[in-house]
Amino acid sequence: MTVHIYNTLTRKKDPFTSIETGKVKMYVCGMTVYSDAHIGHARTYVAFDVIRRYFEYKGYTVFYVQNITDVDDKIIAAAHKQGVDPLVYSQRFTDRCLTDLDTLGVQRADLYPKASEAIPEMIQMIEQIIQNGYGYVADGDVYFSVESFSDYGKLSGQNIAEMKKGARIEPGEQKRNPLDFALWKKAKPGEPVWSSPWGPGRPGWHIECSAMSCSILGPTFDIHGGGMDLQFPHHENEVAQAEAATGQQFARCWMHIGLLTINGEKMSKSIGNIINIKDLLQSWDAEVLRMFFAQAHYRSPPDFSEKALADVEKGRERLYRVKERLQEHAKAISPQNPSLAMLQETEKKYLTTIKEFQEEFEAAMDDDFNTPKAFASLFEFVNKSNRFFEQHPTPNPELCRHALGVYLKIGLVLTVFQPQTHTPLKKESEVTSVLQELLRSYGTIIDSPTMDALLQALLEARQDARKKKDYKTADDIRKKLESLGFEIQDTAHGSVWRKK
RNA sequence: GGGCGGGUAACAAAGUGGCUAUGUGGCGGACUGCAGAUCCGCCUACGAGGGUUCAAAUCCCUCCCCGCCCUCCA
Repeated sequence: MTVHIYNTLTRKKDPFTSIETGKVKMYVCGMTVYSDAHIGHARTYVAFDVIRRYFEYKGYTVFYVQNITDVDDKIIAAAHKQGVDPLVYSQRFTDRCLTDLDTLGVQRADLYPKASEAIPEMIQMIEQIIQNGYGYVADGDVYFSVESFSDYGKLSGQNIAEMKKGARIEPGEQKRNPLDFALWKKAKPGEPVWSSPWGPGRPGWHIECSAMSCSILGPTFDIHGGGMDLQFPHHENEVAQAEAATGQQFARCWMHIGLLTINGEKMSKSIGNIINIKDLLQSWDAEVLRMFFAQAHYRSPPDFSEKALADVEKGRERLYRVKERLQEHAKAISPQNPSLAMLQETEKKYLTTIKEFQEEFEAAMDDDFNTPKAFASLFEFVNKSNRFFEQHPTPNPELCRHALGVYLKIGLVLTVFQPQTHTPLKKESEVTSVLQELLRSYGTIIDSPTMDALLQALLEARQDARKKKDYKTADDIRKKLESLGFEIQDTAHGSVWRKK
């Protein structure tokens, strides 16, 4: 099946065909680097990460470009406040912001072009725009003439006449039309400056994306995306600039990510409810956050709350339990039944379940990356697997290896089952020493105190207590282990522990 | 005012003409020393009112709410 994507340009789900067979070229508007990355950024980049992963799952080679805006009013203002050179300041935050996303476990884009390093490309594009009759110079500034570009408004569904009503010209600007926007801004004292055919100055905000995407991906490429808030004016202006300059269609498909709210409110500086990724990862696992975002449909605005994260975290537990059970069974050696060809009836049914799971997942994702539905198929597989284990306590290992393979592959597309990207709250050595202390209090000392060995010994101590019907002690050990983050389960085959 | 999206069970969130979505939570049962996990069963769903249809949460009409963008924003 082909992927269908809701295209902002056409306002419907279009079947996706890439320009170059087997290759997806996508450009996503990146961060303006003047403070740490926040969970709004996380929402958008996790969404595109999943989209990218699914394309790769489908066998595409994805070339993912995400720009860094390092020349901008806010950066300049923030840098001046601290008495730092704006470009030095933005360099510092470029690293910090990308590291924040790394910590979250978002896969890196292939390229992070910076505005400050693409000035020649921008100047060239502006010249082309002027030459084609869509831009004009006014006293060192260069503006894009909105009225001369007949397609203006096609992305955001706006029309110029309506927009003109509310628009204002800022004092000092020499626009012919209030909707015209700056391609190049005349130099002001204290701001980063580059020389240009129109005198010293710096680029306007919108031109960097048009220039960098066209120079890296070509005048026409597959997908351009960003947060919903960028649809107008940023993306509208990008289309106008690029198409005015090249005369060719710009991005073929536009994708916009629904903006995050926090406890029902818009996240903004004025409300003061901005949450940084760094801060949240102090108390929440990166995977829980990723899953929270991945579970929301990319075009809907998810509402962030501690309760929502807690719900996700519990659901994740069930995902992991099945993963662990499959791993256990996959490990088993069974010389009698080594191949899939010798399955029993219930096992054959489970084989069908695996196949259906995969088909449902793909159908969901092919339909405009419907991740809520994809997660539903994942959880359905969890339920069916549990039911299968119930009926079939010692399943064919080969079958389980197959199931595990599919399960992990799909999970990974949804950003689950990814190796931990940041240090867990309690370091293992700390936990080990606490366990050792605990074991000693029950009168046992072991030679090689690894965490596993200590836990095993504690479980044995607990087992002894249970045999003697000393449930007080048994419950005590369990409680203490639970407070250290271990879950203890008494099963028919004895007690087992797992990390929560 | 212009543009766009939405109102689904206790909460979150898919679906969009007939078939249990899913997750969390709650209740009851099985299992268990207890707990946990797991399984089984249950928990007044589709904003309101009309209409089309054998059949509507899903299509049409009217109405009522809510959010976002139009200024920098992922």
